[in-house]
Amino acid sequence: MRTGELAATSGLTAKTIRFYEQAGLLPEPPRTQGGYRDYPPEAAHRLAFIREAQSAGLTLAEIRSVLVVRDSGETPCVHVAYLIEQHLADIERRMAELRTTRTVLRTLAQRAAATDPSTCSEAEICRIINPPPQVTDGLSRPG
Amino acid sequence: MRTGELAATSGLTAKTIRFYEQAGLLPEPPRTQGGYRDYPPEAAHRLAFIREAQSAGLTLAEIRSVLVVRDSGETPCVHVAYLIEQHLADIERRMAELRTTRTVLRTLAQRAAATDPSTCSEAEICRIINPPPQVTDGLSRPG
DNA sequence: GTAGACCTTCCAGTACGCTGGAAGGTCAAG
DNA sequence: CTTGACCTTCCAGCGTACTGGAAGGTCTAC
Repeated sequence: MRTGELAATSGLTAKTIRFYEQAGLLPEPPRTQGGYRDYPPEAAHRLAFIREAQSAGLTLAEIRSVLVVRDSGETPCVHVAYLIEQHLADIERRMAELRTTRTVLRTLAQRAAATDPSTCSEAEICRIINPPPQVTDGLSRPG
Repeated sequence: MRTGELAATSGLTAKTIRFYEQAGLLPEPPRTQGGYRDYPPEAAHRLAFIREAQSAGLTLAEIRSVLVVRDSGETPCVHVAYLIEQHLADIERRMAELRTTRTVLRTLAQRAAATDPSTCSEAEICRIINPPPQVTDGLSRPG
């Protein structure tokens, strides 16, 4: 099976397949007389595995590490379980970050809705994002 | 105020400040006789604005677009409000993606917990990530 | 005059997963 | 023989926000 055919069956591009080989995810296949890559059927399986792993959020480097273990003849279960836990933790972290940013943005959205552009001074850049220290009324602090 | 001093007051590095200038976020300051940058006090304000905007998740390109509007003498409110809405939508999108990936990973985690490595065949890469089509019992489908 | 802190410019690299393009070889059909 | 589809290699670039380092200039203190 040549590169283009494997690309068609796997839903990737020929470029990507060559890139995976160069990145150590796909072993070098034998070549035809003309120098064309000639993949065995298992290559499609391997690519399917890579896509599955990617959809689980694993990086190519991590996927490669799993494949290296597997290619050495060992079962990568323990390693895979570790990667899964790592990624779950990572996702929680990133979701927390996004929630924080969302809170910031919602504050800004409210401020935007309440802002009258004509009251902005030239010295400010944008009071929606970076409001002046105290613009309320001067009575809010006793003294 | 020289670059290092501005860096110290703003909490950035001198490198970053020069990078911002090159990226069009900070106007070119006047130079001393020796060729050193000599920032006016407003520069610190501008950097504070940039940091605020960054913490709201705006990219440097977006922040620059706001600054360009502001530097042209107009108020960037409408533009800023638009960016805020865009980013809120973007965050929702990304959180949805993360939730999807998390679901995938949780499935994998369960599978990992239920997997006995010794039952894996050599033909599989990792049945946690990419399980064989039907490994249950052969009775699950009638016929 | 010399050490050392600070500044300058310019170029390159980081991570990530590809993608584009140039220049050329292979193979089957007409 | 030529066309055209397909393949090969190699090099470069994308986007993001910096960061590192080299090679050299400036300024102050001793």
